[in-house]
Amino acid sequence: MKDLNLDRCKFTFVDFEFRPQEGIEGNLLEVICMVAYDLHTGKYHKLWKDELYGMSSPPFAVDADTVLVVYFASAEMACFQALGWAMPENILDLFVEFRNLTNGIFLPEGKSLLGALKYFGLDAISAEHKDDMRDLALRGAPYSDLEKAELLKYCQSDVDSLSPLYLAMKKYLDFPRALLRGLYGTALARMETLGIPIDYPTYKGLCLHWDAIKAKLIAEVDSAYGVYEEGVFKEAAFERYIRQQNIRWPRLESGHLKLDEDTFKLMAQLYPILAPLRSLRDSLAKLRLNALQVGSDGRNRCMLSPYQSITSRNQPSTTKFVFGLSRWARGLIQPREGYAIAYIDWSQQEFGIAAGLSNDPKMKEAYLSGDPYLAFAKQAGAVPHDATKKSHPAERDQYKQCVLATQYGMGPDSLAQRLKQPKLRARQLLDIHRRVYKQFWDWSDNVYNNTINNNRLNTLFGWQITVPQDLNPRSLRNFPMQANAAEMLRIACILMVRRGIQLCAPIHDAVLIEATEETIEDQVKIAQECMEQASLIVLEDFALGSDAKIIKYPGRFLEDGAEPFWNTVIAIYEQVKAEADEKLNTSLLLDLTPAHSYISY
DNA sequence: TCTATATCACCC
DNA sequence: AAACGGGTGATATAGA
Repeated sequence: MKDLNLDRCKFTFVDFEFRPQEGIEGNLLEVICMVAYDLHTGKYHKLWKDELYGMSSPPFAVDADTVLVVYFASAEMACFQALGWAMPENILDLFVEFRNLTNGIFLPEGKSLLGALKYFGLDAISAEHKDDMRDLALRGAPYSDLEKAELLKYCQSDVDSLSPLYLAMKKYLDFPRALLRGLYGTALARMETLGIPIDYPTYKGLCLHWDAIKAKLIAEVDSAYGVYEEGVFKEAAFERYIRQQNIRWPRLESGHLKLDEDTFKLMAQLYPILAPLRSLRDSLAKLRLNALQVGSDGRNRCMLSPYQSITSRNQPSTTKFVFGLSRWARGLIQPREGYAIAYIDWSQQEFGIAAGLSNDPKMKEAYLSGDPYLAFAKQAGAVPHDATKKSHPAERDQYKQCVLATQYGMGPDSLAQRLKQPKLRARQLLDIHRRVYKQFWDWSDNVYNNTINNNRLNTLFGWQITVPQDLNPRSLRNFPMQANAAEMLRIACILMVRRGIQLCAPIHDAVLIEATEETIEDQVKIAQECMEQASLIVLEDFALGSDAKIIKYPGRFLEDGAEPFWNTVIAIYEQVKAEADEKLNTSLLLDLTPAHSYISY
């Protein structure tokens, strides 16, 4: 990629039609057809699935001098994967480049291929036809000759619109950084194909008995209140209840009752009779499993939605992706027999990035100490130099909260509330941060002023935002940390895939990997090397560390207080399942009796 | 009955 | 006007 000579480069445009096997979301992909156009020779390759599956490599060059041009690389690369083809060396993802070009700008036509074409005033097929064709692809075989011809024609129309789009975007493209963004598509395809191992029987059982489990939880508590109807908390019913009980409840400006967790917590302290209801609401809010996308082989696979946020983070659906669910649901993540998984995250990544980007010596020193929060307290002179996490927990926590608060631009009011300290103390802590990390703040002010002046902000690798009018200063100041963190994650993923790591998923500042029980420790070491290398690349020689949590079969992914609720759910599940099984047995016996008597007769 | 908006809960 | 960054999604209510 580094030696790419653009003048000598050949461009090939490619698009696949595909669907999940058997039409079940979460399953591996089944390729239906492909159209590729070689700009150099003017030649088309139009191939149907039976031909494609017989090929061990693409019918066009994917060497170092060829750039493959696509719209949404992870999809096409997942098709490469499904066909067992080696990944191309150079990928230009026009979706990503269009996102980058228009990041921060409102797009009335959206960011799909059609939207991008309309943005540049280019011809596009109708959205209706696109939907029809997508449905046809999703339906699966058998296809009539007419349908085959239609699908291929549609596939070609997408390819044919890629070259004018490329020409329209050419003057904005930033090589070779655009190719780095494109290359991430190959790592994504690996992850979307491998997926996350799930305890499938338990998952299926929980889904099957979900309503009963929920009902049991509600029934135990709501009999005293009567505020649930068909498993749903009703504001009107609750209003009746508090009137009966003569409870004055805080309201929103709209007149509605304030029903958030904080208000409930406060009111439950004032009126202890409400405590069980509060705890029920708390549990039920966390009780969401509905749409998790698990394939028939027990792997959680879904689109990882790269470059979706303004900082270029992945934003997969929070219901389809297991890491988007409540933490307790991670108990469903379980390596297969003989295997292990590891969750590896950068230590205090945003603090480290802030230190690296601003080059603040004190901040770097604090990061390198291994405990930035305690180091900050020491640098402020609040604790002695030999203080430890154990010797000064209260001080450490205050300085920790202060560090976290400044990363998001929190003000003294919110910090005071969080610390349960007077506003004066919060203001004092924030001032200390400004004083101790003066170079960071000078840098941050500088970034802010420059951005205001030229209306544009970008990472070292060229992810940029045209600053919208309504972007608040806190977002703007946080952008360099979060967007460079996203760059770092992408680079780390690319490096890991190159080194043969079985990469399951990205989680913003972390990855999940898989290996056999025997090799997991070695694989974790390699993955951590990749993560360190990625930090060195993004932060120009400032290394970030990482922490790894290894889970071997039959262990589950449960951490930080997630276990109690998992256990509660499983206990109720076992109970409900036992009752259901008993019912089933009884009815089976009833069914069998006449048949049995008939036979013996 | 459907859609838009507000509010809330969850993730890093 | 508010004052904690980036998100997705469920649900309830109001209004057509």
